[in-house]
Amino acid sequence: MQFDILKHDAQTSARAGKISTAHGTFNTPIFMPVGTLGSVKGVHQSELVKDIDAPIILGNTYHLFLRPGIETLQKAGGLHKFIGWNRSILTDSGGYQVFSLSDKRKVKEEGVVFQSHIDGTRYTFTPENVMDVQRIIGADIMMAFDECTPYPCDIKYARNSMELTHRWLDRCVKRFKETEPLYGHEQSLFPIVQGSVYNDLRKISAEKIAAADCEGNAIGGLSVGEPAEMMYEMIETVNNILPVNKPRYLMGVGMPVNILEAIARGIDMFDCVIPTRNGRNGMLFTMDGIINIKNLKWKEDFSPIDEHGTTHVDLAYSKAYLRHLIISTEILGAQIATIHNLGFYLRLVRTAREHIMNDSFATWKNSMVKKLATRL
RNA sequence: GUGGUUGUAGUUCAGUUGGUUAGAACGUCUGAUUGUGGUUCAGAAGGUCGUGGGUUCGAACCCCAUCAUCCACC
Repeated sequence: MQFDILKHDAQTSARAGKISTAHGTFNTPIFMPVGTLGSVKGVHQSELVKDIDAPIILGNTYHLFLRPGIETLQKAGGLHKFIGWNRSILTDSGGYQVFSLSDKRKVKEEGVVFQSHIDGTRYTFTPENVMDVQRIIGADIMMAFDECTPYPCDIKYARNSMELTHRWLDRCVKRFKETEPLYGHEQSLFPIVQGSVYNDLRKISAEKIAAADCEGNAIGGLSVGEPAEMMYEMIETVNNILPVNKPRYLMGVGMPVNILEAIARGIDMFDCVIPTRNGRNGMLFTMDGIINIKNLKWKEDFSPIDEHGTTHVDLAYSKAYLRHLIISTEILGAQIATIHNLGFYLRLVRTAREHIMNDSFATWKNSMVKKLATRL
């Protein structure tokens, strides 16, 4: 993997860059649509390319491990071939799922014992086997196995958890170096900063993660319920320590406003379920603000979904029709809303990048922050 | 026409021997949702208890009439 910074913003810590993987080159900052099970829910791969122009999507180790399973993925020749996607893929390690889905999980030094949410079968994830699974998936970017602490979380728990994540990182790196890609293309490993909302812990963690000297770095354990200001403070603390010349990935973020604020603080990569999951439930994002398409006020609004939108659904269908589809839980409603929202998110980061390149990012961001949070 | 059944929220239904402000589910309306279980959670609005009388301190509940409904029989 290659990362080049083309431009540093003069007034903020924002940067415009370029990442190259074995499956293509793309600009940063970037938003990566979430495709947990090898599918961005409701969106064809062709639409991701033509309409949304997403150069990289996420897969999830936990979910893919349970279904279809590593044997099938290996026989398929990896996830790219399995799903017909020749652009980049990043896989989350499953640390977050173990924290969010499994109430009966047991975190031990060796790894995590958890039960499948599908059939209750007991499995153990270790740093080693999570690396092995991501080798089999064949993601361009693999994530280290971490423990994502909840919020609130007392400092003692946060410290112990962070230290465990650090020990797991050493094991991840070791396994990563001992193993080879299976399908002839290069793979990278990103470690993850933890430390909850404690500046002291975040500093320690960022130093540990920087010292691992991987090709890119991630910040985890945020956007789990803490106030946004606290999240921004943690990003600043961490980004003061993480190397400038490597991509920084803020995991699980967020609302459009969060993304702009994080870009201003030096983040290059994002993923989040909001444009997809909230889209399926009627939340639409526009440059003028947020629409809850289920609201009665749109019932007879026959104007286009987004007259400034760039995807084919934006002008093709009316708000009233989309409202009808979402309220009736028609599959097409979820598809249209998702395509619109992902189109918006990718356009948002592309526009942010243009402003970084043109030295107009700070003023543009400040004007957008108010607009984007408006409820229409 | 005769005998019976059932009428309670937009819909389907609870509602104790008559006892404070008549409940639920779904639907509707409003929020929430941040490294995805095609969700989930929270809140709100909405009823002259078919109608009119009567009994009673007090009626969705008991009595009479009437209207509607469905069933059976002529």
